[in-house]
Amino acid sequence: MALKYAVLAALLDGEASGYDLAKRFDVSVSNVWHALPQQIYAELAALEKQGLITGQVVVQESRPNKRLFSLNERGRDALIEWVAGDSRPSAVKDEALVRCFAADLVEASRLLPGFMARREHARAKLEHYLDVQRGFLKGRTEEEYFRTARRVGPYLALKRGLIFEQENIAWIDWVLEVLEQRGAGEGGERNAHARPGRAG
Amino acid sequence: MALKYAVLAALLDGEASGYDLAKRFDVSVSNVWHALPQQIYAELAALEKQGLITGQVVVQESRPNKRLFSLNERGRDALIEWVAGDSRPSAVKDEALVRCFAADLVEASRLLPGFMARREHARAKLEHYLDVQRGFLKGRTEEEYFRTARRVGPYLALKRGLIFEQENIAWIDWVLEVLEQRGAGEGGERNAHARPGRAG
DNA sequence: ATAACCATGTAACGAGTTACATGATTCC
DNA sequence: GGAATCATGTAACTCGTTACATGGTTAT
Repeated sequence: MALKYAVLAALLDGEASGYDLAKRFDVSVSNVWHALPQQIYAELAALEKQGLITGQVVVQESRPNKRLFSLNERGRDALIEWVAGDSRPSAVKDEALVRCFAADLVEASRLLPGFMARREHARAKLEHYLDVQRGFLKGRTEEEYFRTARRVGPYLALKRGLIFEQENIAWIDWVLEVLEQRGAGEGGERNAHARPGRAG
Repeated sequence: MALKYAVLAALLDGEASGYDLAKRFDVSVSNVWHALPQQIYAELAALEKQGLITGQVVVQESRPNKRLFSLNERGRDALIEWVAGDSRPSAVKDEALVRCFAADLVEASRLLPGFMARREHARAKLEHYLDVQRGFLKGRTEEEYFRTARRVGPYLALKRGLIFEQENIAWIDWVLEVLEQRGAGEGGERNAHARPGRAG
């Protein structure tokens, strides 16, 4: 259900083709909802059939023709009605947590590569969000922005993703620190599950 | 794939029936990976066929018979190998973010019920995580716990969920604050999308 | 007596991912 | 000459959710 409204909401930023929306989902909407191009094309077709968006073919010469979709009155109403509804509770869904849960099975050194890669991913995503944030603020402070911007929803949503990635990085740093500390003071009945790595 | 290893990891806490694991997933593992009983029963069957867990029937009189599964050598090895691998990057996947993105379409007062419900959910989950945390620490400080506990992975993972819910609450509070502030100083070209609610 | 607990599944559906398919055009 | 961009999909598959099915036992 959420993809449907994510597409409608993305069209608040102006009419777009499926191709445009796929890119829009990777920048302004990325943090809010993720979707692959195939999903977007399929959803656009469904939304048009439901009469919530209106499409018109744009003939191009040196480019393949495209269909531009825009949110119509019915679509806007549907979105408005949905926006005030209840959201099902979210949860962290992260393989890394499962790996962390079982982390005591191996030496800290063996976990490092995977967790560092994860950290790097989070850092890159955070950087991207900060870029988008700068694009919103355009030099203004947050307070100034809230007073002058036409819409603030996208910014408020972005902030959640921003914090999420910051906390991911902080958590990974902390986990590695704790595991390495424990690895240093080896021996004793503690760490009962740990075994030497295959390489050693 | 992750469910498979979440089940194996859950069995690190000792042998269990599908029914036991379903409950274990709602407490110690809940934060790490979520799964419904049906998924767990199916996964246990698959894991047994793969020879990664060993099941034995326990005949009971005043209760239906059950099958207790335990992690065997091959299962432990498979888990160890997986733990050091790469995790695919996670992202917040939350309907509330989509709603927030489109929040400017309606008055703040109309968003309140949905967001407050979300906030209450997060608060309850946080409380639960804090209970689990107390169960781990048993009065010890974190540092003490890290020095004395046999395993720390489950605790480290729990902490991520804990922070996530704290940040959810803080974010919702902030969003409502901003939206209400803007709602108070109404008028002007700002808030161009806002419309009166149906009731008003 | 009614609800909650123990115990295990099947079946249908919906959402999300991966792989495949096509083909011109502009940038390096 | 090769890669990236524009532009739109289909098909197969995996994962997750919802609904359904069964039936005895203990706690309130």
